[in-house]
Amino acid sequence: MSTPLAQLRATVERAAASLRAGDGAGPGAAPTLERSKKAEFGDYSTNAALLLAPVLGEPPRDIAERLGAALAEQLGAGLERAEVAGPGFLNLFLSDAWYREALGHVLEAGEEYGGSFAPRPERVNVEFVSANPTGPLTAAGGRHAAYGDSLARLLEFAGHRVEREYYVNDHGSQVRKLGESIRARARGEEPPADGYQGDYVAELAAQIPGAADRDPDELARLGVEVMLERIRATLERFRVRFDTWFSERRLHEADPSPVEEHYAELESDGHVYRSEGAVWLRTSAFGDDKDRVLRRSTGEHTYFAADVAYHEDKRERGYDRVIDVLGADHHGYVRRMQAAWEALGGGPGALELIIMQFVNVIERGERASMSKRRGDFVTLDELLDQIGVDAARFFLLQRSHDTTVDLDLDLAREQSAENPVYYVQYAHARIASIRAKAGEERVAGALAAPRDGGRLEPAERALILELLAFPGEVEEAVERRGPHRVAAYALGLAQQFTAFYRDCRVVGAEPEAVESFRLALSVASQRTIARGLDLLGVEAPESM
RNA sequence: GCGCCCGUAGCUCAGGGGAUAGAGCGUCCGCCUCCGGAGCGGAAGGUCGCAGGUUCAAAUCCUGCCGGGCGCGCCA
Repeated sequence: MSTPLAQLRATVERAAASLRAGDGAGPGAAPTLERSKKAEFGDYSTNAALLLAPVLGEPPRDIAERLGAALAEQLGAGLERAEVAGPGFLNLFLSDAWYREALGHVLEAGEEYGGSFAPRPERVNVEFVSANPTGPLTAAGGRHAAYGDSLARLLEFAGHRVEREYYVNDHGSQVRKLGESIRARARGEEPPADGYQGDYVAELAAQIPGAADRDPDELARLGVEVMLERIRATLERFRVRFDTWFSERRLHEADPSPVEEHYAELESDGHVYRSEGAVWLRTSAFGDDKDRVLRRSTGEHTYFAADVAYHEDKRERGYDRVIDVLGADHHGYVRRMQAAWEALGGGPGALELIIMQFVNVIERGERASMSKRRGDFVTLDELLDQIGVDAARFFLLQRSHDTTVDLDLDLAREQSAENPVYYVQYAHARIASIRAKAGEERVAGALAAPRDGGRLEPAERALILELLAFPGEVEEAVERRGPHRVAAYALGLAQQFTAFYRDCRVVGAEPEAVESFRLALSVASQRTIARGLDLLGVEAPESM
């Protein structure tokens, strides 16, 4: 569905193209159409003339002048006037009629406003969190959970089919260490030096009958089971639900195991060779710095071998796109995984690895260690106990995934009441209250009423402009894999609504057409706020 | 040494070729006859790490430095 802004953009591009008919040059850069920063610069401005100047060999301001005339013709009553400014910008002043019609488009789109824009819907797998089940989820895990889930929501809203997946590292030395640590605790001993020191290990030991005399591998399995259940419960509480929990162990079971099977396949393709007693994958043929070992000379598979098999499994499942959300400590892994993916025959662009930067938890002015082994970390559950799901999700999603964030627990506690999320929710609840006051009959009437009438107030125009920006913001958020843009947008929209509420009486405004218009505008705002919050996994309450 | 991310207001961070660089929190000064004060208005606060370069135009792109985080295993 074409949005009002998309239509305006298309009109500008058409007008620009009409100025250069037959010059034979390529299309060149698309002109910008952005909201003007100042009222005196109009509603939107475009740099089209600046871009055309070198092509046409004329002064940009002259071109802007002609562009303005062309636009006046195409937009008719929608355009109040166009002004040439600065080096050759064209500032567009749109009429109230244009605004009213634009709001009409927003309302027509209804709940789905801003969505379903993907030109080609894809089947997408998003793998995230995937924290080792050797301890509870930490605050950092929370960031991954919030990010991955919100990204999935965005992709779904765009029109894709998304599966959320958690890769369970329930195999290997870390898991074994958990087993050993449990047994040590059960026997009243200290865990091994490189084992897990956290209090939860002792709890596990107490929970498992006869732990002192059990085999570490068995204890590991039981411990992982309990931890996974806890992780699942925490994620559930955080409103994150996975479609698939993929067990690494599965890749090592049976004979031949999936791991072995897959590199037998790779070997027949010539991507695998033996050297120094080890089995190597020729990742260097696909852009990696060096080849990587799949099976050590000791006969054991590397972690990487399991990951290759895991990705082969994903590839066989036939997704159009596979996204892995990884921690910053795995960025060295990106290239080799991409290389392996291509060796497996995956499309070069189909695997996407997103690196999340760290969360530093600050407590009492000091950076808290987040070492899972030492058991010295802040759990996601603790964070949720202290600030709640909405505040935590909003806080963690406000920052771009590629910037390290400092989470000051004391500040978070203090500011949980000042968290911007409540401001946004408050605006939503306030609109619910306005609707209740007006009565749903009048609201329904307002949505059906023709949107004409007198001059629009500046706050009304500003709010409509904000609403019109939503589809572009969402699209940008999807393209850049940046849910934080949605958080920023939601806050801005709530602010614009609040300014409108301050300046414009809604219920009881005279004449009736004005009330009706403002009710409709309020409904559009409420829906858009609700959608923004939903994309972040945050609730949109009717009252608070 | 090499690679990735970051350096923007007191703090936490947006902005990633366009005009006078923004938000939240904090600070200061005002505002409750009015649809929800979890609010509103105003103010102070910036050499966008530094230096070059590209461009009509650079916080944004390129190069080099400085500072911080994280990687660079036949570990996971």
